[in-house]
Amino acid sequence: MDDDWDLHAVVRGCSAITTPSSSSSTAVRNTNSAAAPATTTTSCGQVLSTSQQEYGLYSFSTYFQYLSEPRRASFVQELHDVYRPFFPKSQESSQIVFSPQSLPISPLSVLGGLQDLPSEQQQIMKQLPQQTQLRQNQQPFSVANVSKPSVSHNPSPRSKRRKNHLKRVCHVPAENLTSDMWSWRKYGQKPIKGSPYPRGYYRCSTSKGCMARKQVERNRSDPGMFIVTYTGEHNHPMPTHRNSLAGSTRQKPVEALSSDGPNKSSRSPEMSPAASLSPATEKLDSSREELAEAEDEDDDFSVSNMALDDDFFVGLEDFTAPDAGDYISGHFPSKVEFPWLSNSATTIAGGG
DNA sequence: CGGATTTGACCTGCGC
DNA sequence: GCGCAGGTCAAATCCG
Repeated sequence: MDDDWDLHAVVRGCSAITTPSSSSSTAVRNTNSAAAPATTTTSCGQVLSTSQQEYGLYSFSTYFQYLSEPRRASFVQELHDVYRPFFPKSQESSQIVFSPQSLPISPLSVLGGLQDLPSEQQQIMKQLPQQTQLRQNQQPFSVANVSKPSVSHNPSPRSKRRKNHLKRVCHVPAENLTSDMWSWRKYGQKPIKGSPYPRGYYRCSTSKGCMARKQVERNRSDPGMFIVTYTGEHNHPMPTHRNSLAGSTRQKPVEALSSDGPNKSSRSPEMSPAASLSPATEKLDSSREELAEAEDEDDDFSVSNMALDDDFFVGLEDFTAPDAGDYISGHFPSKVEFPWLSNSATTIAGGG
């Protein structure tokens, strides 16, 4: 795994998707046309997708340096858009919130670096702390303030199958299927009507009670792309090491996916359970993401209403250690560890 | 031996 | 109500 995470790679990921999208690219969900010009709408999701997979840890100064680049301001909006499903309901309509309480770095501290930006970019960036101040009482990422909705999980998941389940669909190039910090266990495969490729069904194997599921299917119009559909949500932190629980996970090359469906004469799984994007990745990959269902519908499975048990929050605290205390108290460490990135960093650090 | 994968059967939602 | 298609289960099997 490439461990030379840097801004170049971020830009690299960005530039890669500024080119005309391939035929396989799905309609970009652009709900922020006003804040995000169409020319940059697709950029940030891909940027984060790439960086998240390759680089576990951001230097926050680097991160904001990136944000300070021309045309990057829309990133903030996009980031918010991506994470909106994970905000408490009351904040879904809000803009991205960078509050001193919610981020381990003051937005003000980066504005000094905006002097070289075009005035409009400075203006955009300077709006951040203003929005921040308006929402200082809203701490979307503050563990302490995240409300824990009443548990409404149906004990029998089959009872409401295919009904009002929030699905998150992302299109993933084959090469991106190889990094997933979650461990998945395949529990089924079905041929799909109209598609020459079967669909694999995976569930999270990290935690027994985890409701996270994903479906992986090759894009019929572009075999180089995979359609990964995530359903449910992890109720546990990301495993410390990839497939930590699945010590004997069989990882097969993605190319093993037969175009004529499952190979029944020999054991050749069409794809590795680990060979897919993590939901965390997918959350960031807004450029390829579509919400299969309107988030504001009466959805008993909406993420924002997900029951988050104590383990979940414990896990979050683990992710931010050892700076978690500073994180919460409003002090600003030199680095920020995104929960969805930290595991990758761990993997890198551990030589995983 | 424990965990992952395969795969046919079964169940359920949805459209007609 | 019926049939189809999708989603899940679970036994068998494989693999490290």
